[in-house]
Amino acid sequence: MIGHSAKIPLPSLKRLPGYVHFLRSLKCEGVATVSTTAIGRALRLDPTQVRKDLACTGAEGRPRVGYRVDDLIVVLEEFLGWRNVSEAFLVGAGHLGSALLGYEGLRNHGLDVIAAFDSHPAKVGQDVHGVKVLDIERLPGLARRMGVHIGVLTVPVDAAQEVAERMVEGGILSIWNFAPVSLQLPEKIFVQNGELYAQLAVLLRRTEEAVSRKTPSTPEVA
Amino acid sequence: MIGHSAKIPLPSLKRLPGYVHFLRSLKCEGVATVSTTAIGRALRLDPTQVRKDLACTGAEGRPRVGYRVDDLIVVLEEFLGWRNVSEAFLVGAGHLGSALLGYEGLRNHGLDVIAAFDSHPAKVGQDVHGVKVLDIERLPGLARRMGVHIGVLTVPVDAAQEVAERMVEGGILSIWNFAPVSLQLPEKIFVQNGELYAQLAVLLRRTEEAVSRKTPSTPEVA
DNA sequence: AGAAAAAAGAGAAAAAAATCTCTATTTCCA
DNA sequence: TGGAAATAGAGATTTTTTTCTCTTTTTTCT
Repeated sequence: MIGHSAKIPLPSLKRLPGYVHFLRSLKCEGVATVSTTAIGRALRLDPTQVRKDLACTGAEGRPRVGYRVDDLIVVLEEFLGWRNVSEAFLVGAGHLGSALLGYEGLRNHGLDVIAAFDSHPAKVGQDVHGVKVLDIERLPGLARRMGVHIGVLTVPVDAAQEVAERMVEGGILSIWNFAPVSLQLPEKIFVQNGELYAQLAVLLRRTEEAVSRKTPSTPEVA
Repeated sequence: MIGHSAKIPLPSLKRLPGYVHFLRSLKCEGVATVSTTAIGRALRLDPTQVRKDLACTGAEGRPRVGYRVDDLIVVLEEFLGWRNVSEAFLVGAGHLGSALLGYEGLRNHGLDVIAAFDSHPAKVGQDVHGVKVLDIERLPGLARRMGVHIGVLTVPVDAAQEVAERMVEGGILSIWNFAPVSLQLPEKIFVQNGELYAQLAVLLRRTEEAVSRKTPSTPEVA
């Protein structure tokens, strides 16, 4: 169950994990309270924006003091659904897939990958970072029987659409898709794309801008 | 050099890679022209929005016909800087780092990781997917000497800040940061966060919404 | 050839998000 | 005890992004 079922703007929701990370580090340092001014400085965000984001989660602060770090962490983790993790299946035990399986982080962030699947016979039966790799054929049945609603998709592009359909067949409701394709699935299925390439695009552009600032070579010939 | 140095909205820029992926698949099927209506249908976007995005890149279409697939791919790849890849260094040859190194995709998306670095003696000297792993100490010098401006950061949280500073020391201008911390660096350095957890947050929330739609159990007791 | 359909492109409108302004509260300090 | 400073929180404004509307162009069909 996810807390405070109210409507939150998508950009706000995306910023929340960053707040939790920062707050956890504060807690480690023994800091008791924090202001949105301080959070904003650390995360390079406008304090008002931070305040608005926090307000969406139901958190409350006190003037002149700020928010209690401990309480705020709890409220945010509750809101994000990190306090009772959701079970997920992962398909594609390749490089990226294994990396995600080995990523302890996920479990602290609300996601528990309880089984992996692959079509490659050599991989089936293996144990990747403590998670059993099963034959992809078994996915629909197991997903339905175990009530798993989340699928992580780390297969090559060519296989992505087909695997996604198997997931849907098994009652999966949301897919975290790391393949660079737009999956064609029923309207009701939520697909979160990995956006690796979107991020890379932004990175390259910004870099290019920075480089050409340093080297103003092209003098804009008219 | 990146094409059409004009200003493009960030959301538009992020959508461009998706267009290229779709266009490439069309090209494989031998499709010669495509309309924004068709692109929108495939990627679940408003056709007008697709048109606006494409306009930013300088692409031109023809009424009643659409855009020439071949030309559009070239224009977009040019705009994204995918035609002459940028060199990058990666630090942290752990699970995620190796996964990225093994990811052929990056080179087709404008990024060429030419060397990896790690502080762990056991990893230094190894060869991960064809990329040599060097001692982190050598990064600043090599970056400066080779004119590398992009750094990919896949180290554990605790090391992230320190490694990022070494990168900056070596003249790195942009960092792709996969550690869940907000790096404190000079203003001019661009940091693109991996946003894994931001995506996960959205995924979990949407899933929760979908599940509670199916099971309207909590009748909102007043 | 002329009418109809499909789509680009430009501009306007609407929606969403970020930022700014102001007020009220709380704490610290003199 | 009173004033000053810092900050939450609410509301207004601005900016950005998305969506809608209309016009023009091109192609196809009769």
